[in-house]
Amino acid sequence: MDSWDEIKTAFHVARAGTVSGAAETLGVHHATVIRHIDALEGRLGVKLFQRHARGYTPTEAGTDLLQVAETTDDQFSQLEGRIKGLGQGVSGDLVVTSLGNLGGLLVPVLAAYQVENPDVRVRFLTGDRLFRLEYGEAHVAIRAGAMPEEPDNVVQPFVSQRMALVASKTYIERRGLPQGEDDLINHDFVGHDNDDSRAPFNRWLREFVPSERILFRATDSRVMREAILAGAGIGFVPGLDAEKNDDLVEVIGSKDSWSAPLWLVTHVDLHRTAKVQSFLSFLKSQAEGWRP
Amino acid sequence: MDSWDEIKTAFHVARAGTVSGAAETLGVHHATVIRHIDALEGRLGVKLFQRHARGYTPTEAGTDLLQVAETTDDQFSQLEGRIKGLGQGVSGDLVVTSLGNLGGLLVPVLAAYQVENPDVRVRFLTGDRLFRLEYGEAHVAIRAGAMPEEPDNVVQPFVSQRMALVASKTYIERRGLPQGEDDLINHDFVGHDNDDSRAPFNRWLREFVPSERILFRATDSRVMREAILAGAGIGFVPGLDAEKNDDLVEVIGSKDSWSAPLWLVTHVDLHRTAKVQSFLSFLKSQAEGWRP
DNA sequence: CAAGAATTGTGAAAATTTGCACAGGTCAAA
DNA sequence: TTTGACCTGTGCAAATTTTCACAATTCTTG
Repeated sequence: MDSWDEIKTAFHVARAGTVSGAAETLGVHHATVIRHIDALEGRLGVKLFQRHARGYTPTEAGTDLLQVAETTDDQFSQLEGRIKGLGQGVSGDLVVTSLGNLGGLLVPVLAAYQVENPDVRVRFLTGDRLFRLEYGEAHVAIRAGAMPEEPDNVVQPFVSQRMALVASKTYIERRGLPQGEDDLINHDFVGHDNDDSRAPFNRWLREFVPSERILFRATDSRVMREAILAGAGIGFVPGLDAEKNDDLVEVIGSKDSWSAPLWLVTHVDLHRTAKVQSFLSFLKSQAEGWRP
Repeated sequence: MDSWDEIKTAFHVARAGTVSGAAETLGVHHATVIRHIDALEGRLGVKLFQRHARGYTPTEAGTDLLQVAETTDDQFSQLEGRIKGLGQGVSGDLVVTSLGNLGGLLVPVLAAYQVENPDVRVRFLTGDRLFRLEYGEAHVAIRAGAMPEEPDNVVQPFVSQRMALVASKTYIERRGLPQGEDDLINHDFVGHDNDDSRAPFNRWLREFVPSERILFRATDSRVMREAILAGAGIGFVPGLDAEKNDDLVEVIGSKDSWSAPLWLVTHVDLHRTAKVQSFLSFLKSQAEGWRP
């Protein structure tokens, strides 16, 4: 059964009863239809139709083929409907991925989006490893830091996440509140273990604070946040975390240079789909209320 | 869903995971596969696969297509098996047609054939009108008289049916047995109503017997046979009928020139099929015992 | 009975599809 | 790091397919 198109042709011939009729509904020349049938019969070694001047009447094999092809035609048109609907409507899975520390920011938005679009199932994938868009692991990724420049990905700027330099109340009770920027070098810090981190606030930290004063180091931002809450030292948390958590006190005012830009990244193949577009626009509209 | 071949290509890509792999199993160049996918996606307006350097990963639409095409592929290969089996094996309907008067000759053969091939259902169509092979109404026709010369039909000689000139015993009691050929003109005859009949025994009858002496005329041979049995006159019946029926007496010996040749006719499209061939050879083997 | 409409069938030209060669990329292992 | 294997993607030539034009036949209809 090499050529499905020939089966399709035979199907239309069996339904129409004539080569000419099938050719018309198929939108091809009748000679094409004849040759398709001849080729199919030749390959099968069985006559599918009985030829006469009034048209083609299917043999037993022909009627058998007719029935099979009929259901196939049905299934294909249903498939087409589903696929086209899939492209336009918003349903199925929506897979969003980001680094774990952005969860607090995104989860409320994702939940709200799911409520507005009950047909979608939201899957929010966070983890140490970067989920890769090019393998179809996610529809949308929210990335932080330098603008991603992978090919095949369409990148657009999102919000800038304000970073706050905070300490817990227990730390402040123990060590006191720093008196201005210059006093910072006398304090203990919680920071990223990787000295190469290119996040702007990490660079600032490396510049203003001696490496020896970063006494608690971690690679996971949530771990760092827990360490700060536990009073291990002063460190950076996202602005929203600082505002929500009464136990965290901003030791000095936020600087614009700390803020890490966030990026919305989608794979070029999926970027134009209605589902992705709908989510992106929802995300942006929600984000407008974030800048205080 | 214009092109079923493109769906087939997409199906193999989804299963193989790579364009190259699909191209190899399909036996085409990988460029062809790429273009098929591009065309299909373009027509659907939806991405079926996510392209990356390691291959093609199906999207939601792609996996949907994969499932549908998988069942289609199954059904087509099953169909292929059925059709090829149909061509080789002997099953299904075997439709045989002839004029009604040959029924007595053929029915025992057909019954024996059915017993030998339990998978076939024998349909013996007789009637006034000629069932036509070119419309697929029958697989095999047994024709009498002049060699049929319709195009697209393959004709082969069968047996020659001996014709007997008979009268019933009641007729002989009433009118006596004719004394040789010359005495025939003094008797009554049962004959065909159509003076143009080209059957050899009818021509002989027209030649030796004045038209006025054919007192009972009919168009159906079975009617004529009944008339002869009822004593209406002398007439022709098939040789086997004369032998089997004790009430019929041959008034003069059979002449070879009376015998009507029988022809086996099949449509050229069906002639080579195993079913038709099997029936034809069976028919011929049975017929060898017919010539006494 | 004859004319007309509809059908199948076939050789040659046109158009489309396919194959080829090569470029460019990614990944894994040496 | 470099090499090799394997993948996708694209311009161009070759091959196949489709179309066109016409012939031949059959059935219908006036």
